[in-house]
Amino acid sequence: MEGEIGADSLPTTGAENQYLFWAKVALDVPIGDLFEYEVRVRCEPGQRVIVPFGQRTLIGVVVSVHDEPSMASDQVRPVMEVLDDLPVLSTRWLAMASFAARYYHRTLGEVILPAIPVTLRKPASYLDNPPEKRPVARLRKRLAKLSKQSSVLGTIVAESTDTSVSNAIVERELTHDQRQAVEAIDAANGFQTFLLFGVTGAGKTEVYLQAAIHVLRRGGSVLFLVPEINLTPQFAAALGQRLQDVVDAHEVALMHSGLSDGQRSASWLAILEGQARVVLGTRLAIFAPLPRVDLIVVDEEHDASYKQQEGLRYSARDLAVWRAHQHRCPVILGSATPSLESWWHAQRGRYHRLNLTERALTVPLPSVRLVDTRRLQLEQGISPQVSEAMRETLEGGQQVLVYLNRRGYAPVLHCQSCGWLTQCQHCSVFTVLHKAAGKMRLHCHHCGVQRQVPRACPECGDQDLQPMGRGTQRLEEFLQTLFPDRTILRIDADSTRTKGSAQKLFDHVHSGKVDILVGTQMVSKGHDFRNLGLVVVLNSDAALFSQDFRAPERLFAQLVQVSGRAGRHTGEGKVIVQTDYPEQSVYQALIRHDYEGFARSQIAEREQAGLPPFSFQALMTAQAKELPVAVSFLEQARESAQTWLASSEVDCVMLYDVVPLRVVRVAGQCRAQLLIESSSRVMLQRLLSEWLPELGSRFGAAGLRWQIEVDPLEI
DNA sequence: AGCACGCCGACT
DNA sequence: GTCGGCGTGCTC
Repeated sequence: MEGEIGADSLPTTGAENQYLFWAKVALDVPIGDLFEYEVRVRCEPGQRVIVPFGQRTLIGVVVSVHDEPSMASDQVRPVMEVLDDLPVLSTRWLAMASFAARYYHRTLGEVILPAIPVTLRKPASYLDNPPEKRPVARLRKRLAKLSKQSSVLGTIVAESTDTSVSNAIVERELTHDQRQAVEAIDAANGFQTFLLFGVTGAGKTEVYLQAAIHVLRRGGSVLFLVPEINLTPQFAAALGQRLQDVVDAHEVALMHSGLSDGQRSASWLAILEGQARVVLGTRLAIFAPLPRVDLIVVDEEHDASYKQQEGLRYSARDLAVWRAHQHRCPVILGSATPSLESWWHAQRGRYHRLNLTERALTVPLPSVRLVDTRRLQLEQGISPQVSEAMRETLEGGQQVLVYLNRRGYAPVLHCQSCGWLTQCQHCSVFTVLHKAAGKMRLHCHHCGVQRQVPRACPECGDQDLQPMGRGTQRLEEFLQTLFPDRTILRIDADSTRTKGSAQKLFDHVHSGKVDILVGTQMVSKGHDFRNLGLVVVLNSDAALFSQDFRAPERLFAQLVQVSGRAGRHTGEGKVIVQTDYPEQSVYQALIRHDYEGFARSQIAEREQAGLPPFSFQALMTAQAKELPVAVSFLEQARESAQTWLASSEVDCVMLYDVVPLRVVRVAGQCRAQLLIESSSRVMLQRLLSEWLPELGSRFGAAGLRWQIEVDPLEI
């Protein structure tokens, strides 16, 4: 595919004054594909241009240049300005964008332009400024200043003085497994995908770093992807510390959505110009315009944050593999609980699995115990076993983490006499009771609307409204009555709303001033709590009965992750999971620390049911004010796909029934979906590329919006 | 997606 | 009388 871009291009002859060519330009619009413009100055693929488009002025990227127009000349308008203040985007980079556009069924411009920092794609920052005030001129000044001081790497290192991260940094002798892994990666000749499989504490980071150091010593470039940069301070710290000897500070660039536009542009420019050869970032960093790539690392490859859930719905992990192939270099996917897709590829030999079985830390894995809650008298959702274990741990001077993946005070408020439940007016969900500054309010977790708690039931007038179920706030409150002398801290999306507050709360935990930590998913990632002796998991059963076939996989990964927080340093970590279904394979595998067994049973189920990785899916969703509008659009779409399939004699594509989403209405919009599945990725893609383009115009009703997602994660 | 044009309702 | 609602049509 690489040859596709700029194919018939690169005009080199002709006197400047006679220069007249036609450029195909990618624009950030969801229609058409490329737009053709006349150019009278030298211009090549990968350059940005300012062009008129309808009534507006846009910045686009030239994809190819031709010496003949491909349409009537009265339809073609001239380019307003060719921007030559940046190195051109490479053919390789454009080819990756082109692949992503085709694979995820978006226009090329919708892939290319969002990958460019905003100031560099806003016409106003060029047209409204004199040359010396244009963005790139400013950025260069900024970069010059930055490389004199210590820049990104320095910042990472400075931030890592925190004792909590020191563990990850210390260089120690590699275990046998680690050495083998590093050697295998070093020996990779060109493209190869490695699945680095190892439990928490097995030292995956050390393997990444060693492999990276070898590449960097040879003058190469490395791209590191992590799920969420602010949740992995250890990783950034370890990287900063350990790479200090191999690269200069200005050779490291960060790329994530938390950066200000100025910072992001500076990183982007440093990468594009070849100055930065280490890029550390979140999923969007897969689009970093590196001139060369010699190693890609995807840490926690199973993590759902690698999948963008809006706009271009790409999987950074999958694109990482594609990009490594393109650059003929190795890619390391690391995880303690790999995605079943990756695991399956490794089983089949497409990926090369590297096992880290010994723990690099001399500490054993935590012991996991299931508490069967079916016949137990629970107090506020807590079993006697749990409160006893908590007491013991606290008396032993260690911290306890209580994990409850449900924020707020209670999931719903309910009328004792008629059974009425508080619902959101705009969404088909119950509103969650929240307590802030001692006052109760009802929040909708889907649309964000808040309202006051009614004094009485609007249905029957009864005043006896009671909270039902428990969220982190109520749990915190109850635990305080259970352990009145202990300090309890709650960490969830509500307690960390303001910027930087999460870090402050975590620091508080690390300092040892907190005895009991109550938290949601947020606490399960990355953080290395030095003195955590016990992890209690409450209320995780719901995921067992989810419609989504990936729910068990996600639950298992989540439980392994949160369990891994216990006893990382003391070596006597305990985990207790309260459940009504202790016999479920997810839990059974968890107590045996048996990912492989779990994966085997899941793979068998998937194969039986013909689900991914044994098939490929695309999910079409539609939304409208009225559910029937969305449903009937999808029905018609389904019908036309059926017709296409019949006429093309493709029989390996299956169209599921159109169904409303589990939460039908969000913010006043009703949603429905159509799932498409095929045993052949090629056939699925063929259907999509022939069927999608004609859809919008044919059945698009007013107020209806739809989108397609290839390889959806949540169904 | 934006942005303009166009044709019907409640306001200084 | 006009300001403004959003339907529909177009963008190389």
